[in-house]
Amino acid sequence: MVSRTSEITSSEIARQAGVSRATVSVVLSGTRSTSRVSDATRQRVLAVAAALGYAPHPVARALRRQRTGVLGFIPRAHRTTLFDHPVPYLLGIALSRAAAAYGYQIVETTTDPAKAHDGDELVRFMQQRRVDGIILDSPDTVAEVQRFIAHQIPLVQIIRPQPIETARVTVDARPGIMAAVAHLLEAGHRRIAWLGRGGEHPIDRARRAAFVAALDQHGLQCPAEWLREVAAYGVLEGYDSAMPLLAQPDRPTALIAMGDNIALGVLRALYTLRLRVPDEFSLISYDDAFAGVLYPPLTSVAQPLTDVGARAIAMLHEQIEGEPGTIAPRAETVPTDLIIRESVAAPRGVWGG
Amino acid sequence: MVSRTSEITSSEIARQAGVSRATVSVVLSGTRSTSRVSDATRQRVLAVAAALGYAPHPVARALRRQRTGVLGFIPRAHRTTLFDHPVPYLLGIALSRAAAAYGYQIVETTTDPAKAHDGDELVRFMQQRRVDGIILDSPDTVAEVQRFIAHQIPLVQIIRPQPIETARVTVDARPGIMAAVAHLLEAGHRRIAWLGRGGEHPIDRARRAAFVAALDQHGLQCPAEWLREVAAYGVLEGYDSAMPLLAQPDRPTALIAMGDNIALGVLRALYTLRLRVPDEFSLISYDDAFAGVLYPPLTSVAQPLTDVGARAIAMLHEQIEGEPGTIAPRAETVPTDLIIRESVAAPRGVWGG
DNA sequence: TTGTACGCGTTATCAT
DNA sequence: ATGATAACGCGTACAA
Repeated sequence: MVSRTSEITSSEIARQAGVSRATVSVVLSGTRSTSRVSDATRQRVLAVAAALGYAPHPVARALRRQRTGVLGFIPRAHRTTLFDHPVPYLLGIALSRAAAAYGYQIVETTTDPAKAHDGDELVRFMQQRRVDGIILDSPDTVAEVQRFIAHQIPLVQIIRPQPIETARVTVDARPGIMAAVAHLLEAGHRRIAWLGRGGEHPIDRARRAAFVAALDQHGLQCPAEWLREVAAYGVLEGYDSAMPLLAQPDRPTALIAMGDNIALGVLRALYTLRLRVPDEFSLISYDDAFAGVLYPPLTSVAQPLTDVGARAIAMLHEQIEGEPGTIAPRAETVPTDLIIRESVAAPRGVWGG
Repeated sequence: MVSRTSEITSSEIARQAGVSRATVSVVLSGTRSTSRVSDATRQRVLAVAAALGYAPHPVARALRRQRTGVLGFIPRAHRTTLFDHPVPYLLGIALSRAAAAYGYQIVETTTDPAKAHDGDELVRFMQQRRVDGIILDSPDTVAEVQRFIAHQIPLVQIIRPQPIETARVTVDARPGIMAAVAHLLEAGHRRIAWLGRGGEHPIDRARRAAFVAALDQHGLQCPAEWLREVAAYGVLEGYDSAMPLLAQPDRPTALIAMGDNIALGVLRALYTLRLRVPDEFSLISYDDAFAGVLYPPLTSVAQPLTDVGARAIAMLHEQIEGEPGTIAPRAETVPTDLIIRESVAAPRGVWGG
């Protein structure tokens, strides 16, 4: 295939400006800006470059610099449908935006996650693309993280990190969940259930603990069968776990679900049982990914994913730019917040419902 | 930053196999496979490369070949929230998958679409990244398409092309909409409304025409005020247009909405009016992007976006590989299909509701 | 059948 | 303050 665009190279700029390619490079790359090139030639080069619309060839630059400007993102779950995994989806957007601000691009793994978490498939994917750094969303195992560390690739874990010494950005569920419980209590609820993920992960445990602590703070307790744990975040999991809880007459009057997808499942259970929200039952979700677009719009604990993305990119940038070994892995935490919408009302029988 | 991975280059392979780099390149690039290298050396090179896990440096290869292996995707609307624009989102997934099969990568524009559709911003974005080809989703104007043509970049328009001579992949709404109407008629409906986008675009007009034709085929007509047109595909648009239609006593018993987001708006209007689906009103959507996850799960006309993506990539690949001028722009069309779920039932009063 | 030499466009080093 | 030169890793025309 012939050259399709009139390619403007640094040689061309050099020729027209009457200087060498080296000078053009120094002027336009901005390295050691002062005291290198005289102001006159600098202006001349700049003018010619602007006139011709010159932009350095990113491929040549990458080859020479041994740096591609590409960052790898490994989402916890692969994007398939719109509702299964809203958080990785929103993270992808946040990361792309933040990366663009630094001139980085994001490449996302496309391999099947179930398969990929075995072996070195992910490592190979990233190595072959010569990514400058990696954002690892909620890795399943320590071994997976260690593979990347072994290969010395700058790395940051986000959301649900493994307990291993790397840069990380996590979310503090506590303030949001505290506010959610307070909000329900204010509305008059005393019978509040919790539905989230089981397992041993500290992040999951912290979410549950925050709920229990919030109740405790107000002198309340939650019966064990109202602390419901599912194996994974998902619509079906929410439905299946909520159904038996809500079908009995002695049910709670409100529930906090640890994910929009779980909440959607609960919502379906409520519809099936003909329990209207919020008139007959109050519901709060976690994530605030698509809570606002459901019916009714769900009050939700928002995770500031834009922040997570921005901080992750900033940390990665530090590692990439800095001398290796210089940068101590930092751990940052961003807070959650309660977004109040229309899924909470006074429980039946309290204000005379 | 020091070299992070033990880089294995073709020189290294050559050294260990006792041949020149050229031979390694010929063997591994697979060009002119036979009659160039003896079987013995070929095997030797292959063995060494496999043993060392060699993979050619994609950046160096791109620089040499003047081809990056990157394809640009310009979605009709930028991804922001999960529900606004499900189709571009799903297209992105389909394209990435299809591209991976050819060894291409997809880079998606991140610029604000409102801004970008002016000027040469999109062209510059693509030129700077040296993309090998472009997938243009439903361009707003002919001028936008012509800019790319002027720059001789291989191009394929998808979904809602401008009437200009380029490769294209479109969707035929007719079979799906025909089936949808037939499905409603079978259930006993005779009072069926349509809600879709107005404007002059042939694709939008074809959708409406398909609906009218389907009714006509069964000797039915739709009053003008039941053919409702909105300015854009969106949740709010659907709600605002459906509300006055459904609030009156003399309303239709069923409606076909030309987008899941529009249908979601209609669904909200129905909830507001306390009209239950499908008991009191039947609803069919178009897109089948998130219809299945709503409550109730919506019967929907599915667009085979995976197909669209695969064909678009195949066409682009042809253009990129072939001699320029050799490839006549092809136009392909993929059919729609009706996915039956739980949002259609017999109208009230027909079977004694 | 195989090796040599050059160039893709850029940047870093070393002279001047 | 500036320019010549080399090198990043690969593919290919040409020579052997």
